[in-house]
Amino acid sequence: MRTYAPFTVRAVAILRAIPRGKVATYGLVAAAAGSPLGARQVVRILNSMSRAHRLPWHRVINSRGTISLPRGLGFETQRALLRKEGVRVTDDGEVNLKKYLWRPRLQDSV
DNA sequence: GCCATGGCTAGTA
DNA sequence: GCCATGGCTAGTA
Repeated sequence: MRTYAPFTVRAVAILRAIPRGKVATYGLVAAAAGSPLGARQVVRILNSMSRAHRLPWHRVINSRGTISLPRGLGFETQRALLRKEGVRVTDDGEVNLKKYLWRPRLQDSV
Protein backbone atom coordinates (compact mmCIF):
# COMPACT_ATOMS: atom_id res chain seq x y z
CA MET A 1 0.00 0.00 0.00
CA ARG A 2 1.23 3.39 -0.96
CA THR A 3 1.01 6.28 1.41
CA TYR A 4 -0.58 9.35 -0.07
CA ALA A 5 -0.21 12.96 0.91
CA PRO A 6 -3.02 14.38 3.08
CA PHE A 7 -4.32 16.68 0.40
CA THR A 8 -4.49 13.80 -2.03
CA VAL A 9 -6.31 11.57 0.44
CA ARG A 10 -8.91 14.24 1.10
CA ALA A 11 -9.32 15.10 -2.56
CA VAL A 12 -9.81 11.47 -3.52
CA ALA A 13 -12.44 11.02 -0.79
CA ILE A 14 -14.29 14.06 -2.06
CA LEU A 15 -14.08 12.95 -5.67
CA ARG A 16 -15.49 9.55 -4.78
CA ALA A 17 -18.43 11.26 -3.07
CA ILE A 18 -19.62 13.15 -6.14
CA PRO A 19 -23.05 11.67 -6.86
CA ARG A 20 -24.14 10.35 -10.21
CA GLY A 21 -26.01 12.97 -12.16
CA LYS A 22 -24.02 15.79 -10.58
CA VAL A 23 -20.77 17.59 -11.29
CA ALA A 24 -18.15 19.35 -9.17
CA THR A 25 -15.47 21.82 -10.18
CA TYR A 26 -11.71 21.50 -9.82
CA GLY A 27 -11.55 24.57 -7.61
CA LEU A 28 -14.35 23.52 -5.27
CA VAL A 29 -12.85 20.08 -4.79
CA ALA A 30 -9.49 21.66 -4.03
CA ALA A 31 -11.02 24.09 -1.57
CA ALA A 32 -12.95 21.35 0.22
CA ALA A 33 -9.76 19.33 0.42
CA GLY A 34 -8.08 22.24 2.15
CA SER A 35 -6.35 24.15 -0.64
CA PRO A 36 -8.47 26.88 -2.22
CA LEU A 37 -5.76 27.45 -4.82
CA GLY A 38 -5.08 23.82 -5.50
CA ALA A 39 -7.29 23.36 -8.54
CA ARG A 40 -4.40 22.31 -10.70
CA GLN A 41 -3.38 19.71 -8.21
CA VAL A 42 -6.86 18.23 -8.50
CA VAL A 43 -6.28 18.11 -12.22
CA ARG A 44 -3.07 16.23 -11.65
CA ILE A 45 -4.77 13.78 -9.32
CA LEU A 46 -7.51 13.11 -11.83
CA ASN A 47 -5.01 12.75 -14.62
CA SER A 48 -2.73 10.35 -12.82
CA MET A 49 -4.98 8.44 -10.42
CA SER A 50 -8.32 8.03 -12.18
CA ARG A 51 -7.52 4.71 -13.75
CA ALA A 52 -5.95 2.93 -10.80
CA HIS A 53 -8.49 4.26 -8.31
CA ARG A 54 -11.56 4.25 -10.52
CA LEU A 55 -12.32 7.86 -9.81
CA PRO A 56 -15.37 9.49 -11.37
CA TRP A 57 -13.13 11.85 -13.30
CA HIS A 58 -15.89 12.70 -15.75
CA ARG A 59 -17.89 14.39 -12.98
CA VAL A 60 -15.37 17.22 -12.62
CA ILE A 61 -15.51 20.27 -14.86
CA ASN A 62 -14.16 23.79 -14.71
CA SER A 63 -15.60 26.77 -12.86
CA ARG A 64 -17.18 28.15 -16.01
CA GLY A 65 -19.32 25.06 -16.20
CA THR A 66 -17.70 23.50 -19.22
CA ILE A 67 -15.73 20.37 -19.99
CA SER A 68 -12.05 21.14 -19.89
CA LEU A 69 -10.64 18.22 -21.82
CA PRO A 70 -9.74 19.00 -25.41
CA ARG A 71 -11.79 17.52 -28.22
CA GLY A 72 -10.36 14.24 -29.31
CA LEU A 73 -8.58 13.85 -25.98
CA GLY A 74 -11.42 12.86 -23.71
CA PHE A 75 -13.95 15.59 -24.32
CA GLU A 76 -16.38 13.33 -26.15
CA THR A 77 -16.00 10.54 -23.62
CA GLN A 78 -16.66 12.83 -20.70
CA ARG A 79 -19.70 14.31 -22.39
CA ALA A 80 -21.09 10.86 -23.13
CA LEU A 81 -20.54 9.60 -19.59
CA LEU A 82 -22.23 12.63 -18.08
CA ARG A 83 -25.18 12.32 -20.41
CA LYS A 84 -25.49 8.65 -19.55
CA GLU A 85 -25.82 9.67 -15.91
CA GLY A 86 -28.57 12.15 -16.69
CA VAL A 87 -26.59 15.37 -16.83
CA ARG A 88 -27.70 17.64 -19.66
CA VAL A 89 -24.60 18.66 -21.61
CA THR A 90 -24.66 20.81 -24.73
CA ASP A 91 -22.70 19.66 -27.73
CA ASP A 92 -20.17 22.32 -26.79
CA GLY A 93 -19.72 20.73 -23.40
CA GLU A 94 -21.63 23.25 -21.32
CA VAL A 95 -23.35 22.16 -18.12
CA ASN A 96 -25.84 24.25 -16.17
CA LEU A 97 -24.13 24.58 -12.80
CA LYS A 98 -27.25 26.02 -11.20
CA LYS A 99 -28.87 22.70 -11.80
CA TYR A 100 -26.10 20.12 -11.65
CA LEU A 101 -23.41 21.47 -9.35
CA TRP A 102 -22.68 19.38 -6.29
CA ARG A 103 -20.89 21.36 -3.61
CA PRO A 104 -18.33 19.32 -1.70
CA ARG A 105 -18.57 19.75 2.03
CA LEU A 106 -15.47 20.99 3.78
CA GLN A 107 -13.62 18.04 5.20
CA ASP A 108 -13.00 18.62 8.88
CA SER A 109 -11.60 15.15 9.40
CA VAL A 110 -10.19 12.41 7.14
C1' DG B 1 8.34 19.07 -14.19
C1' DC B 2 3.55 18.23 -14.42
C1' DC B 3 -1.34 19.56 -15.03
C1' DA B 4 -8.11 18.70 -17.70
C1' DT B 5 -7.34 25.99 -13.39
C1' DG B 6 -8.90 30.43 -12.30
C1' DG B 7 -9.39 35.04 -12.30
C1' DC B 8 -8.20 39.33 -13.78
C1' DT B 9 -6.70 42.67 -17.35
C1' DA B 10 -6.12 44.97 -21.80
C1' DG B 11 -7.86 46.09 -25.82
C1' DT B 12 -11.57 46.18 -29.05
C1' DA B 13 -16.28 47.39 -30.57
C1' DG C 1 -4.58 36.32 -23.49
C1' DC C 2 -1.69 36.11 -19.63
C1' DC C 3 0.48 34.27 -15.65
C1' DA C 4 0.60 33.12 -10.53
C1' DT C 5 -0.65 29.19 -8.12
C1' DG C 6 0.05 24.34 -5.46
C1' DG C 7 1.10 19.87 -4.05
C1' DC C 8 3.20 15.90 -5.46
C1' DT C 9 1.81 10.18 -8.71
C1' DA C 10 3.20 6.37 -11.37
C1' DG C 11 6.33 3.46 -12.73
C1' DT C 12 10.82 1.88 -12.91
C1' DA C 13 15.24 0.52 -10.81
